Amino acid sequence: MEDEEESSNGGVPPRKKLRLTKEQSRLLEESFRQNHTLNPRQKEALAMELKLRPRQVEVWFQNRRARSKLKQTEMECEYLKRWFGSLTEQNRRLQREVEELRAMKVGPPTVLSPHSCEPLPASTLTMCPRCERVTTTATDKGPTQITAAISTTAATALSSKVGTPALQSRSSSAAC
DNA sequence: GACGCGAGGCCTATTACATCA
DNA sequence: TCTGATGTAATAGGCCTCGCG
Repeated sequence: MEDEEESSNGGVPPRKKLRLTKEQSRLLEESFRQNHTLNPRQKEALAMELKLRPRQVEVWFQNRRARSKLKQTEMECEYLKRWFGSLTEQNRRLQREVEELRAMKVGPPTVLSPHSCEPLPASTLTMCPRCERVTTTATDKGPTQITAAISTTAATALSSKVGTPALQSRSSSAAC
């Protein structure tokens, strides 16, 4: 493109835009399915086969990677939205349940300590997001910490479903 | 071995053109 | 024919890695 003749508008050539043929797109897609990146030799060979410049093949792969990443992000976003909806619903149900229990004027359930076999107050109990065991260590967690714990659990669950390395690495950094 | 430098590749944001409703 | 929306090729700039002196 850059070696084409310049136009009359101040020496700046109008940017022409190539439209790939269906066959070219098909071959590029096929190649992308096999490998999301190309080494210089593969790029050269593919460009030759498609009668394109190596730079055009490179740009196509860059844009293609960006498109698939965008698609993946959109899917994750949809999943998180649905999950948020179900968590909200679950939260509503649990709050209703609490209200009902309060209305019944039933005291908190007595839980015995696994260590001393003495009763523990329910307010000191919390669920570990990783091992899903009840612990008694985090009695004074504020809302921020609790939200962080929930987010970590969410990220873990999402990454296990979607399989995103970034999310997995982020979630694995949370301490148990 | 540490450091600076340039080349090359990738990513991201953006631009600009082609096409279509 | 005009126009706005959409898709996508192409560009620009920044970051990272690698090889070399």
